[in-house]
Amino acid sequence: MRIGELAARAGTTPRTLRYYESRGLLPARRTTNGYRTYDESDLKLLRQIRTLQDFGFDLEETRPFVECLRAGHPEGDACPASLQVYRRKLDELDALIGELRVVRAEVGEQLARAESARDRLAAGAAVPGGPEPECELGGEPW
Amino acid sequence: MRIGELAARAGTTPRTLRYYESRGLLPARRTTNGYRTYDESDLKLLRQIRTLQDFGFDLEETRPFVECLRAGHPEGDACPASLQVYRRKLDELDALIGELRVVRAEVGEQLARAESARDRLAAGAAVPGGPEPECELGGEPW
DNA sequence: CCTTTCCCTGACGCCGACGTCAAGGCTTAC
DNA sequence: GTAAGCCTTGACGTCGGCGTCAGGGAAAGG
Repeated sequence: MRIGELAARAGTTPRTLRYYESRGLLPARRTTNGYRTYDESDLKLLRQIRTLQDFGFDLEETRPFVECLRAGHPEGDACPASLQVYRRKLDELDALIGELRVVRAEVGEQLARAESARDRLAAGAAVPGGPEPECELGGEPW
Repeated sequence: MRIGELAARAGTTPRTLRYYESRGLLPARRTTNGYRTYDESDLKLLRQIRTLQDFGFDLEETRPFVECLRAGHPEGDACPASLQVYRRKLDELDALIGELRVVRAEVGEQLARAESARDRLAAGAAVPGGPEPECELGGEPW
């Protein structure tokens, strides 16, 4: 099959396949007129790449899986190098999720603090000295 | 103070401050010779920006906080627009963390599946027909 | 024959937040 | 005087994964 069909069957675009080829990830045979031509095994490789990409793996990280498939294994993760990538990714994910949870907690605290400060200010308003700094305050009651 | 000093006091670089200025976030006065000059209030604005950046806010999201401070509020999050940014960020963080947890679980499953497949293959090896597809298999015992 | 639709290569665009280099001016210290 | 160390603007580089356009061949259908 040609590039357009393969791309369609994998839910991607010809441009993407050419890009993968330029990275040495998905080389293509050529017909006499120079058109790229692919077979079912290429579709399998491509789907492996796409699945990992959807998981957030970057292209280089998919390489071991692709090479593993090309080496004849029925699964891209049958090789130790692929398992290593899995493990590294798990560590990265755990670290990232941990950081994001910390950030989430901190932002949540800031919001709570700012809201209670606003409420205290609103409660005691129209009492003290002069007018406050004028924001877009006084709009909708959030 | 001049740009180098302000940058140092905020733990960043002159280039960064010029960038913020180009984005209209941190305008600077000028001395007669054309040098940018800043005061303590600029340091406060800058620290507000940096804090939010550390939380993963992008520059545009820090703008309401900066404008709030410039409007005279003692805190950058004293204005409704800032609170809205907090809330949006919390939603984004929750969504992102949720997605990452799903991915983490799926990758974890893939790893477990691949490892058990490998173990089953290792256990029954040297028994069946021909040689297996040859990876870097046979290296260290992962 | 003509049009449409595919294909090719090459090259620039994009996004965000700057880093880095070039070429030059001001100030300060020795 | 001159070297060091600050400052100025302008412009290009970075990273990843493509999108998009330009300019031109090739195949398929009427």
